[in-house]
Amino acid sequence: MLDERKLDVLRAIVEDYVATHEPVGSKTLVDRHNLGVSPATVRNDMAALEEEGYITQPHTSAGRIPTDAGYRLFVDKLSTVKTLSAAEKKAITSFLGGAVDLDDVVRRTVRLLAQITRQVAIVQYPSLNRSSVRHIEVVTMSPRRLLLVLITSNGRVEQRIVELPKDIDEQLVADLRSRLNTAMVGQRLTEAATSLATVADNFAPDDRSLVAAIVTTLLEAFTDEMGEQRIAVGGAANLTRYGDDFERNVKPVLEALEEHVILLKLLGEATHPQTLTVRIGHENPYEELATTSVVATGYGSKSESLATLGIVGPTHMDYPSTMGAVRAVARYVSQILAES
Amino acid sequence: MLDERKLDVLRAIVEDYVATHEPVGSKTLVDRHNLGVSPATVRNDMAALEEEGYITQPHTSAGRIPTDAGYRLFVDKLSTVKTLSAAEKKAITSFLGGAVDLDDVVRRTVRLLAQITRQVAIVQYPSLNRSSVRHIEVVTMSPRRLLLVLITSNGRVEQRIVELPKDIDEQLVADLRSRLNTAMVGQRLTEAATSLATVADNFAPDDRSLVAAIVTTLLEAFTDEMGEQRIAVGGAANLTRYGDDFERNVKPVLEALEEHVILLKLLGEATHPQTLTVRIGHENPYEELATTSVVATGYGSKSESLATLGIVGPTHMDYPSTMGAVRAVARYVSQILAES
DNA sequence: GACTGGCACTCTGACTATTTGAGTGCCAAG
DNA sequence: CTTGGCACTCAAATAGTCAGAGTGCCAGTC
Repeated sequence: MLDERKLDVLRAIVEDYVATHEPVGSKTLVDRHNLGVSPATVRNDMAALEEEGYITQPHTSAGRIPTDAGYRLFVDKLSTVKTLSAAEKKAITSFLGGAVDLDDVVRRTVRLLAQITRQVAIVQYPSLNRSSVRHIEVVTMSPRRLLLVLITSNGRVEQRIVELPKDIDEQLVADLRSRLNTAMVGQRLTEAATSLATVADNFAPDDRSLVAAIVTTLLEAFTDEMGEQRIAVGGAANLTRYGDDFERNVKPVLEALEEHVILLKLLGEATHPQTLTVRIGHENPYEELATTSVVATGYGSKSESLATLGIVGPTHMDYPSTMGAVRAVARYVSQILAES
Repeated sequence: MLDERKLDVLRAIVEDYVATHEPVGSKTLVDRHNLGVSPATVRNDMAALEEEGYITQPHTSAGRIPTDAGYRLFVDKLSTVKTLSAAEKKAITSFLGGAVDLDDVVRRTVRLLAQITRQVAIVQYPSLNRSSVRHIEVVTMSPRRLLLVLITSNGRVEQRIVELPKDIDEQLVADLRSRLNTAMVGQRLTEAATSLATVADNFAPDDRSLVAAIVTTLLEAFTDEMGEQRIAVGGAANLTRYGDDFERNVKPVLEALEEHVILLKLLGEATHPQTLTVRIGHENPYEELATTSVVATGYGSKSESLATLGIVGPTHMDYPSTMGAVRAVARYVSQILAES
């Protein structure tokens, strides 16, 4: 049905269209790629490819452009992910290596990704479900006010102020601090909630009301910390290269970038760092983003991924290079994170 | 030179142009605003206004559009800042009131500002130069590794890990913790640096090397915290309403939004919350943003401002409404911040 | 002296051919 | 199966025309 040469033709069409952004005709195709056959032959193949739904004509008697299905086939079968040059790799490590903390890593990653793919970059902050309690601090601000600070293993800090129903003495605060820490440090956030309950039970009945208030707030901090899915976005200026149909191509993307919930859905589930998810045009869950593709992958550590990063760009992007860049960046970020 | 009526004409031109985005001619002007004179008269006035440089013609025999100078005069003399409706005010307070912490306040503010002005909103995080140390925590992670946590009065947290040259015992850690806190809590960040030095001097010579390492890192955290000028941006999707000259109007703004240093310069020095800074077109420091205006103001507390917030939009924006919105949001944010 | 109606003039933008050329599909021959 | 040839199609570019909004200026009026 689709012999080798037809696939070659499809590959050539995709590559050409990606490069020029103009419908590609049989003649130009033979000129640019040396296919070793005549335009007429290519035309026949094109007709077949169109029949199968891989390419389409914007209007009768113009060249062909790939359909989403065409890109899909190209990505799955016809292309190999491009590896970066040594210089690029070096640039990545040195750039990411300069980061001072988690936030900085994420910020740099977004920037980097946007720069090398020349697309809009999205990086989800590492999820904390897998992270554990590093330290809990209780600070007395006044007899009726405490500051709780929760520090997690991957360097995030959550803080809360508790208003107490009655005065608390320093003795109890110290006691609480040490008990909380011995009970919780090292625990996963997900498990920590349950151990929290047992801590409360070991206090004198008089102190229960105070401890309860504190525990409640701390619990809140835990769940907030786990639930929050922060996202960083960058490279919006690259949208200007989308082409001219502003209203249709650029606007929806800009709007999506404001809605982090949407972005999370777009990125999808975090996959293994080696596995790239590519969502082409209508394949992604938003109607308005039908002219947009997403290339994403998980990152975090060798074996399991903590979060997702990726880029958003026009369907007619250069998939091999983009995929290579996304994969490379994900790897290096994982590496940096593993080290710290 | 410019009598009352000429100014009326200028005002009418600005208002009309802002509403329609189309050059406005003498006839349309008298039709829409009841100026009580004939088109011919208006034409004479227009000629005078053009002579003075307040309006200009895109090409011979088209209507007039205001120049930057025209907008300037309009903003300074011809318009009054619009106050928000009661409903809007209420919406603002309730929206901002729902914030749980400083970051959330900022995020909400950006969103809100973008929404009501329908422009790109920029909010600088409150500067910490005026903030003070609330608490310093020292946590032992291993005998050679400490975690330092600096908590400031306005709720920011800075943390650092210190690798020690030799093992440290729990005794010293506790000692250090209490001394650091007694010495520093309540101090301004700016002053804290000096008191830090004196703390170090009071330790036994044996411990000096350890303490020195810690103090150095802490100092770093201080300066980082003070120096860092974070910024939040939102409402980029509103750029789609800029008009059609994409390359010239939208692209430079998108690019500027990525460069926080540029944004800081654009926002300018934080002014008193009551005082609005308006920078029109070429008045702002970037050549590429010559078709762009900035409306900004300080916020933070009644008397002094901690940081700046504002919006960026096309020169032909609705200044009275925008200025009103910016001022109102700044006030309410200040209020919220003062309460917490 | 300031305002107005009238008039000739200008220029853009919209509209309508007209043309050009890249590209197609199909067919008959190699 | 491939290819050259040919008639056909349609978008985009070019050119020409026209209407209308707007201007500047002048002479007359209040």
